Amino acid sequence: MTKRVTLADLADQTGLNISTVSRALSRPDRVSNETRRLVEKVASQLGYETNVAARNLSRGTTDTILVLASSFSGQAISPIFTGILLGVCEEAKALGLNVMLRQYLAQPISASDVIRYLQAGVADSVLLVATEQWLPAADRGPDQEMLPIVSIFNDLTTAGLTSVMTQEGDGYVAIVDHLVERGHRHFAFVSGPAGSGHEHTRYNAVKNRLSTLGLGKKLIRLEGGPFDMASGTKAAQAFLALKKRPTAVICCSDGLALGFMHTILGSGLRVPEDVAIAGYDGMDYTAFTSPALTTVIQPTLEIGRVAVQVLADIHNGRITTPRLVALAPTFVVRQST
Amino acid sequence: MTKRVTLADLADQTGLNISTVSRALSRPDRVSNETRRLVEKVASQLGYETNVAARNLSRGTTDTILVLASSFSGQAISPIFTGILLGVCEEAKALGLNVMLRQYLAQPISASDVIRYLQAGVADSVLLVATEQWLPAADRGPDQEMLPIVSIFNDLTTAGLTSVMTQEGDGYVAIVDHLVERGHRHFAFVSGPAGSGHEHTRYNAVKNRLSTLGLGKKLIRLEGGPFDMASGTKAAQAFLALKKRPTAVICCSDGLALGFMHTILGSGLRVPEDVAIAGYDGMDYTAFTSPALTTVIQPTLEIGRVAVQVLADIHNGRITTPRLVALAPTFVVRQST
DNA sequence: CTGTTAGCGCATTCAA
DNA sequence: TTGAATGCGCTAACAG
Repeated sequence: MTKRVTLADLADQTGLNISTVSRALSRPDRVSNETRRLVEKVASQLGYETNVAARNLSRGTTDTILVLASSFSGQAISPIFTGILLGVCEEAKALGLNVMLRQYLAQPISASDVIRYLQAGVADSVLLVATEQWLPAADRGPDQEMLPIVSIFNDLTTAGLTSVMTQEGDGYVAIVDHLVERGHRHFAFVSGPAGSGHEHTRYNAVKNRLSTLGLGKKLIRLEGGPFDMASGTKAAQAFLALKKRPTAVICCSDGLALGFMHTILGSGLRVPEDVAIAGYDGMDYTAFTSPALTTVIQPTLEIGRVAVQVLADIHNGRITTPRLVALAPTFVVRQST
Repeated sequence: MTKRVTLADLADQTGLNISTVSRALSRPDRVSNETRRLVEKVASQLGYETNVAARNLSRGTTDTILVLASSFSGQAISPIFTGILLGVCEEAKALGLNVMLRQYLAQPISASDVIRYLQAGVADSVLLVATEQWLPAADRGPDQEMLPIVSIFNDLTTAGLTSVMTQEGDGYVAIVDHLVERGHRHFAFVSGPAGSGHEHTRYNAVKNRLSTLGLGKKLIRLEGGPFDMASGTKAAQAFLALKKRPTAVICCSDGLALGFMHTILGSGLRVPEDVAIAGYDGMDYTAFTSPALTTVIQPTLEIGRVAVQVLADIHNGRITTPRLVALAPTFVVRQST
């Protein structure tokens, strides 16, 4: 890497002052056309690249977003994570921002951790992905200054964080309506991890919709556990042991649905003839299982993009108060129902 | 975020000099126990966090790894990417390094791009994930200084880059042997994207193994395309149109295998009775499809970890010449064969 | 529109 | 072991 080319070198070469060169590069409009062109020419000639550490130190900002992924290893979020991350990266690139990634496995993330990062100048803003637990900073008084932090996938508005996620209720309402229309009257809900906010929201959506339709008592709940496939098989075994089995099974995730269906099919039952199964998330594979899974597609890419936009809005003061941004999911009917 | 606490503040509070405070924090052993303890106490009291921009500028390093993901959106690498990224993050955390992420969709990455990042001080080293094309810097003479760049998943040693990947041949040899042992004598290989290095390597591994077993002429090739499921269905249609169909199908990825199997099952053929199908990659879902897919599991997490270790080794001069690090995959037999 | 002057916060010489 | 001084490379006031 030969040696480092600095503004001073460009100043020497062009005969201009360092500050002029700096301006020509960062604020081309505040400089004469002539010097701008000269500087640009010499800069590319010498292969000048502005040193980010120096820029950051001088400006006091970093132009980077820190992504804190909670259960990024757990099967829970992992498959969805890719889409979100892609959206985040794309939007960040569009806005000229960097993306820094850090994982927090199974540990709760506390506000003070995040504030520490912010303070250290690691990043200007933080994206919390799939963070169930958020411990607000105890020592922060009511100084209403809003932190540049956005939660993805979990509604943390009550903790003062703007959140971006899918309108989950809508998806489950669509599933219920579809199954009822297909003639189903007995339902099972395969639950996600106990205590999960998603779990809670989703189960309630199903429950409430069924109640509205006068079928509130026709729903049982099967314990799944984590959002993964193995938990789905466990729930399926419980299902098979039932004396009177529901005809329609609504799962808290595609992973659960796949594991569930695998076991059901293995037992000799037919899907959807004997049991209709619906998933949730919209994983790629759902369209290619046999039978293909009915599911609800989450707009992961869009969620990632929007989260970054929201962060930018907070950063430049266009958003000053916590809010919930909920995007619409897409319901797709396939062979499993 | 109240205001920024700096070394100067600690110096004031402790009555020590800034440089002493700095030393106490970064080189505790070069300072008396007394001052060390004093500084630590006051630092935590005031909530001091060292400013990374300043440290980076002063030291001339960044302690961060830049991850450049190539086709990270394409279905190709995406599912595997999660595992790798997790491994990278874990190891990076263990070594006290940051991870910065950037995507390069469908664009070839050139050495000069990477060198630019390095020069700008965005990162100290670079991890290329799934980079098929690598254009060496034309202007770099034979200055044998090795760049802190590692390629993951693609063997770029010929271009002078140390590479970390799976020993792909082994996996396909295992598949072939298994199928032959099961009595199969006619094979099809569902290919990945044309021109892909993986595609080439994998097909050859199959071809060569069959030749060794005297079955070299019993292999046909079905064009798949990208590593995704849709391409698998396309290949399956071609397969179904064949007059004389092979009894065993070896796919270039799990996605292809899933799409292929979906279509095959939909046509009324049975798996594995009529057609045996094997995938490659070890995606989670393969264990829960019906029938479950025989496949080869890539040690993605391990690959990520090792790549970071290798980067560290290059960085501190323990590795000075390009090499290929190939990890062993795991073959798993399931219902589809 | 351009040059001068000061820092940004820290690490690291060199003396003491 | 500690203190004083210098510089990392760039940006941003402030004059001119």
